[in-house]
Amino acid sequence: MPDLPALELLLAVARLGSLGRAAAEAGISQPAASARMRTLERLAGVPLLERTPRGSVLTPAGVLVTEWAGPLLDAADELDTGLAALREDHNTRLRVEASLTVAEYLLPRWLVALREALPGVAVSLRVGNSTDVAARVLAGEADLGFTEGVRAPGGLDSAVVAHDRLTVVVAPGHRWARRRSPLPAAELAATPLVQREPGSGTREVLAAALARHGTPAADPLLELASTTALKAAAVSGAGPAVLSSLAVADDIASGRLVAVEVAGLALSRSLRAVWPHGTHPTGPARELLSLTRGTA
Amino acid sequence: MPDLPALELLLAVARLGSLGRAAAEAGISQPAASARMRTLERLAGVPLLERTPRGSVLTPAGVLVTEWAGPLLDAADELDTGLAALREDHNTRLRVEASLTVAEYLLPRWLVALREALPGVAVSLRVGNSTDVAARVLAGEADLGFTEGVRAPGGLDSAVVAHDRLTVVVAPGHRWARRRSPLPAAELAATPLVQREPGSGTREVLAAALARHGTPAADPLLELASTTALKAAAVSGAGPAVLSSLAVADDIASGRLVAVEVAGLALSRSLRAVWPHGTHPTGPARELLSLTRGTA
DNA sequence: ATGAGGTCATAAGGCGGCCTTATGGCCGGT
DNA sequence: ACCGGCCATAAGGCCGCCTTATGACCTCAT
Repeated sequence: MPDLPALELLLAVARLGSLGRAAAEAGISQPAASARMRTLERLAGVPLLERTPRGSVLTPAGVLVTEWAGPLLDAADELDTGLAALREDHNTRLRVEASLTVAEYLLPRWLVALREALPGVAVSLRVGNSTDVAARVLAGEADLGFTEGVRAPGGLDSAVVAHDRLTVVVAPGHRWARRRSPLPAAELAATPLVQREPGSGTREVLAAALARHGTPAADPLLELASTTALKAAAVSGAGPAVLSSLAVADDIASGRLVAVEVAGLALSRSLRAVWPHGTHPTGPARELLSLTRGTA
Repeated sequence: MPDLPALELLLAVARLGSLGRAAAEAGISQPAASARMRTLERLAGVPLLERTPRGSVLTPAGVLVTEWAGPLLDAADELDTGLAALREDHNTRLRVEASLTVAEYLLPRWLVALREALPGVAVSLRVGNSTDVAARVLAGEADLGFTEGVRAPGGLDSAVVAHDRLTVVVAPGHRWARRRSPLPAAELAATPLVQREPGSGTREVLAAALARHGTPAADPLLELASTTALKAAAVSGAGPAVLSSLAVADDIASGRLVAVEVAGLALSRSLRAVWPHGTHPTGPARELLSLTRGTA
């Protein structure tokens, strides 16, 4: 298993052109950096660096590992920032409360950006469903909230920060992937799906939308507890799954999954930032809100 | 910085419902698992598990961390598989040689899938430009090649496995993001861009396409050595960048970057699997090829 | 030619972390 | 009331990684 600090060091070497400078930046000694790179190269089996008396440059294999490591470290950074926000739950400066979809897909990047813009602010993060969020913002227990739903909660001012749409996805080999016309809602309802556990938000939204078509939904094909598991099952051809468009965007782009159009089904909802009615977010809350603005 | 094995263990606890069983699956003792979870919780500052005498279940914060960790561990798995393939460069069973774009964005997932389908096969991976790849496949030094370009290399049979298109991206705040009509190629050529270093494949393709419009390209605004750095610069508003569509798909989906249409510029190329003319890939090569099929 | 400055590798020693085994407390079911 | 599963704590040992010190090598300038 690759080791995150070693990968970070590799990127630093690529950027700075020398093992010693990378070591200094990482706050470790030059021999330690040398040893880390050696273990990483032992893991890869091929040299990743070309050492010269004037510095070190990446080999082609090193470039490849670098490119693979970039997204990995980004994800780690987002997780780390998220953990820090959870940690700040009590002694806080900016208290954010968000519904799960926003917390899962959008907030990590915003928090990373916020930390860059305002390094000093301690951000706390709580997770709750949309009514919880609204209640806590109203009660002044959170400075800024993020909710999901078709309409804004009452008593709050809000701004739409993103749109989310439940998307039906199948593996590329599935027959729905070759359809040229939208899938009738009735056929979707009659087909066993890979689903989240009962009580999950997306599952209930889907059930409600299908019920409006008067078609009783088939029993789930499989019930799984995490988005990752759901996607993996769909990719492996277990059957169609219904997921947030934010969760499957990259899988669709890379061709792992194919989105299936469904006729006449309203599966869209808005993700909103909310704050108490009549006020304007200020300070860090204002900054965070402005970071979300471009991404509508 | 979060610790990958600990995150994996957290997912195992979520899946198996008990610390002890997760420990057994990870091949460590139950107290070790307990300690790892405690460390992770100290990092998060809030409990991630609710311990009961009948097992452990995730708290809401635990669920959130789990969802954040999923993509991270997937990326780590892809990197790990890629490293293993680099390591097998000599004592090999399936020798793959790929151009950088394919190796970077598509191969990791295929290799993960291949390892699942055919756990025993030792896959080796080399990276080279498209003409290198063609030469080595012809020489019998690679069993399967992957190239990029507008047409297939001579002397080889090929199958298109994906399409790649150079895409102009800007930060959401950039004025090009609000255009409703395609950008004239001349305006793109006249605008300083965030670019890769000279000699990079995508940069040369772009230069050639712009030259065909008779417009001298402006000097780069900034020259960066990695895709990640390029994207980061574009996101932060440094200026427009031109990147592979595969590299920016998820950034576009999440709204971090906005794609800009360009009028009448041929920036598309095919990513192809190639093998010696007249033969059919067989064994593991056939399997890998079939894994790529759905993703055209 | 020669010395200065920079790069990286090797060697030896010390410290910390993590894992193991052993044990105890807690709760729910029988 | 007892048994079994689950988790926490405690003590001890081992491995790994880091640091400092040193040396070899190359390049450039004098």
